[in-house]
Amino acid sequence: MGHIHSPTAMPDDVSEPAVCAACAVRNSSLCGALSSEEIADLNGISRRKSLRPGQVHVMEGDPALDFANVTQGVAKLLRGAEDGRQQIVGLLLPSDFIGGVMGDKGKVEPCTIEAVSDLELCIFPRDRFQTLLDRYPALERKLLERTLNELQLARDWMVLLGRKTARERVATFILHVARKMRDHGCHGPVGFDLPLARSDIADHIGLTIETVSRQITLLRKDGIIDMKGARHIVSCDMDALSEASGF
Amino acid sequence: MGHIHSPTAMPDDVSEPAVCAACAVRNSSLCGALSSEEIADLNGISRRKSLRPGQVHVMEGDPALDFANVTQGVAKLLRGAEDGRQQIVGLLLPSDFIGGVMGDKGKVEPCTIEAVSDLELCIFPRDRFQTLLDRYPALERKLLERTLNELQLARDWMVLLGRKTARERVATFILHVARKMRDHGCHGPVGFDLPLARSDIADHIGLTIETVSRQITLLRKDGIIDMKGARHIVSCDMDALSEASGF
DNA sequence: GGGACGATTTGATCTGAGTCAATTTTCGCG
DNA sequence: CGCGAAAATTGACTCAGATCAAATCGTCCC
Repeated sequence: MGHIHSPTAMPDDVSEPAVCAACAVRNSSLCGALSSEEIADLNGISRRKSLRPGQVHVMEGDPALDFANVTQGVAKLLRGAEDGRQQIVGLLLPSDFIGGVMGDKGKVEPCTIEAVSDLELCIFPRDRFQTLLDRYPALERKLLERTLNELQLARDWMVLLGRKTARERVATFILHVARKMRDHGCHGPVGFDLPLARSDIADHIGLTIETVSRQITLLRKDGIIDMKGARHIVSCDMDALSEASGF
Repeated sequence: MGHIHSPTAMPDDVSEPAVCAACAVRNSSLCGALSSEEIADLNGISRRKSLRPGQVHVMEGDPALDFANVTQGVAKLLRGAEDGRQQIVGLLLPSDFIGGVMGDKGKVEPCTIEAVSDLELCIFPRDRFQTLLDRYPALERKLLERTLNELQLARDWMVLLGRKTARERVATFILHVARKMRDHGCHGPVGFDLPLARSDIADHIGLTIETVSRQITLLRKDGIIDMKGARHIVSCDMDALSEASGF
């Protein structure tokens, strides 16, 4: 049924570009700001990129070449020193947007972005995307709202890193993940997996692997969380977690 | 020379509203995105607000009622717990913009904003300001750029709070202040004042008053900074500070 | 100038989290 | 199912920064 020149095999004619129409994050991502007609412009400049766990999408300090949407998988945003110390400053889940700098060419990426799981991105060249921001105010407004939201999250995390105890940090982290998973519909009736290994959790909440491990053990002993294996959370008492997370 | 009906005493007729024309941050603030004609709209909805040190402009959790520019003075953005622990998540200097939430009414302020020195604000009602954002894309673009910049700063601070030593934190703080003062032209040939007391510095960089004090003493002994009194920095070796600040 | 209160510095001691070093568990894979 | 490597846990000990407790400094006001 599809046209011979269709960019990808699609079930049928649709009122919006085939690729975007089939996109898992068509509505939950920034793209939700655009109508079916408008999104053709975006589709026209997008390309796909797949990464395996551990692969780096962009490196801190590299020239900033493009924006992107996460369509599948989990990535970490991190900043690091030469001596191995690193801080994970954000997690990227499906429908999250990547693009920390606006304006002229010559700007550089502020953070390294590394795939944690198999990762699928939908990439847009910087200059062309900025043109679209000019054309579609709703897109720019949504980007502003998301950026303000990120700022909010970053400041929450500053409180965690600056003032919380180890137990509070771990509880906060699990609470955040549990909520994100619920909101993204990523957890079945049998709970959900932690998206990060202990070493990444440690780098995210400003502790060491050992301390993270000890605190998780304590939360289990206290009956606040129930786990199967090291990564899978079977259930957690949200109220108790909230209580344990401080503030 | 001025007209009788001028809102404030102004030297002469000008092509833009008297109040904005006289504003110390007319060009360095968000308002710099607007032409002399356009800014009349902003001027029409603005009002002034003065606060003394320690007074609170908005409280974390209050309904978000307006946006504002800082025209004079220093304020701190903070989030806190009931038990007295608090984290300063940002500093506001002249020309900085206040407005952490977009969208519908009913949203609440994410942070408390408290004056550190005598503070002058130029305030805009939320809904009316948002209307102007719709009308002037350049204004919205500039707000987006500033917000991305804030996000960048917040993430830098996450690295500091999550991974830096006490010495590195204090050096980083002084370096930041020195740069801000330089950029804002706020320091004369005889150096500049630290905008915060020890207790606020401690709340900003996630340490205690005592540790901040000790580290400042050490930086002085190392000849990296030279001070007169507890608040005035006479000179500082920017390279050595940068070196000491890590990363 | 002097008194007084708050801010800062300094000192002594304590402690939560880090470090170093083994285990033990998990999990992919033949 | 069982092997092996990587990840996670656990234990013993250390240490950077917190806490508690005095001095000392600054500065505002009379």
